[in-house]
Parts: sequence; C-alpha cells; structure tokens
Amino acid sequence: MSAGLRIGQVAQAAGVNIQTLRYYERRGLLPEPQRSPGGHRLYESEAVTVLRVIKAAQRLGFTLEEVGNLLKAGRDRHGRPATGLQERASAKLAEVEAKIGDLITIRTVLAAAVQAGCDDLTVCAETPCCPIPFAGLAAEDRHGPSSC
Amino acid sequence: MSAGLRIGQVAQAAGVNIQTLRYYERRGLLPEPQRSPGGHRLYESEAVTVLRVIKAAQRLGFTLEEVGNLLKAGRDRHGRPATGLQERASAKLAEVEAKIGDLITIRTVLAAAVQAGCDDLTVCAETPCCPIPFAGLAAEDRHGPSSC
DNA sequence: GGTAAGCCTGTACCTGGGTACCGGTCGCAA
DNA sequence: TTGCGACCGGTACCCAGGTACAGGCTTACC
Repeated sequence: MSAGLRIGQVAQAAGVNIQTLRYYERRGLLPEPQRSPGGHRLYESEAVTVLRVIKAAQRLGFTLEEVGNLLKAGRDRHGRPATGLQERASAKLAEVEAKIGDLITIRTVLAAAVQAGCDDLTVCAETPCCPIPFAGLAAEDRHGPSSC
Repeated sequence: MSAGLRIGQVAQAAGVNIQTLRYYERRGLLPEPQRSPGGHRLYESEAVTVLRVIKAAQRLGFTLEEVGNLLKAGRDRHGRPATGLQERASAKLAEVEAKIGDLITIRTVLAAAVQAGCDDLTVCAETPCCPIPFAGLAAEDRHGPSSC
C-alpha cells in the first residue's frame, strides 16, 4: 500500500486544486508522475515541495513560464553552471521596484484628486487646475490644492 | 462638410485603436454617436475628451467597469447628488496602498534571496536558512544573511 | 460483488482589455 | 463611373492562470 500519493492528497497537502496539478503537468512545471495500473497518478512526496516552490515563486512575481525555466535549470544542472536564479531574481527585483514607483505616482495623483475634491471626471477634464493628468501619467508632477 | 468626426479621426486624436472605440461603445463607456446616412459613425469632438478621461482613469487603476459607472454617474447627475468619485477614489487609494505594501514585502524577500546568494529553488526549499518563505508570504519576516 | 468516492481525458469556459480578420458597404475624388 | 481607402457588423482570437463540466474508468471498502 501507499506506493505513492494520489493527486487529491497532493493537491490538498499543497493547498491547490486538482485541476491545477494537471495544468502544471501540461505546462511542464511538474514532472509526469508514476501511474497505477489503472492509470491514476501516483506522486512522490517531493511533489508537494515542488508545488510550494511554484507558489512561492509566483508570489514573488515570477510567471509560470519563468518558474518553469527556473525549475528546469535546477533539474538540468548536473554539471557546474548556475541556474540563473541570481540574475533573474535581480531582474525581477528591478521590475518590482519599477512597479512600486508607478504605484507611488498613482497614489500621489489619487491623493491629490481626493484632496482637491474632484467630483466628476468629465468636468475635471475641462478644469485646467484639476490635478488629474488627462494627457498622460509619465513624468510631470505639478499638483497643488485646487478648487476643482 | 465636417458634420462630425469619423471614427478613424477620433481614434487617432486620442491615440487608441478604432476597434477600441467600438469596444467601448459596446461596453457603454462611449455614448452611441450620430450616424451618416450610410451608417458611418459621426462623433462630436467631445468624444476625444471622453476617451482621454477613460485612459486617465485607467492609468489610475480603475477598471473599465468602474470608469463606466463614474461616467454614467456624471452624466445622470442632473440633480444634486454627488457622483461618488470622492469615495471611489479614496477606496482606490487604499487599494493602491495595499498593493504597494505587498510589493514592498516582495521586494524585501527578493533582495534577501539575492543577498543570500540563492541559486536553486528546489535546493532552497530544503535549506532551513533560506530567506524565501515557501510556506506563505504574509506576516513573518525572519531573514538574515544565510549560506543558502 | 456492489457501490460510492475518486480519478481519467478532453474540451470549454472564465476574467479584463482589447485586437484581428472577414466579406460587404460607403464616401469621395479623378 | 470607377477605384480605393475608410468604415460596417459579427465573430474569433490573444494574454495568464487557472476552473468547470461531461462521460467513462478505477479503487477501496463493506
């Protein structure tokens, strides 16, 4: 007995849906497990760890494709070369920082709109003193308390 | 002549695709314009402003559905009551701040992983000192320089 | 051996914000 | 009047990351 974990057990242990496991298998994130004589999947307990790894990487902002590549790099590394996790994590860090910067700009604009008492977007669009930048949200940042 | 702008002119002036205008019309964000005898759309120049308003609101993090509601509230407000823009902008501000908080947590973890020299996710998952929280990314924050 | 829960494959659907393609019509100028 | 570009409606497709359903098989337990 217990020649492996059933898909439902793995899914529950990792806190994901059964369909998600099959989906990850199709995407190549999970290796194809053993099968019972009747065709049911039989997982080793490591599969739960792999699922947790995937979920952790996702939470860090990696896409499934990126996670797949990282896992594959880890598996294929019989020899010397590094997996590239360092570089990819650094790149992701830069992405995250850029996103934080964008959101901070957005927060500034939203706060200014609330402060200015903006109440109707179409009216604001014709009010020159409105802090909402209708022509783009890139560089400029002039904002002050207005009677929008 | 010039009994209105053609869809291509409006699209170009607002910097969006023609299909996008028709899509917004279907979604109820743009009012249905006049038509030429042959059925071609003829827009007033205000349509360009509305498009810019939509794009500005999108950049602030509002979904198309939310933008549609805000525009509708503005149009329907013949009488007194406010559009709710104030409340919705405040709520959106809170959302944006929460998202910034999440990203800052992620940034912290990523930076720790880079600093610790993590090189293989599956190895990390079995290394107790690894800073990547494989069990969730919510509250705890223990991280120190490790030889991952 | 019966039966219920669990699993199988394959396919379709979901969200959100568009984009692309198709065959057919309109508008306008030469 | 003919030619060509712009436009029409309708439908299908794209991205990511799953989720749901249908119809049939396996496994486990009594």
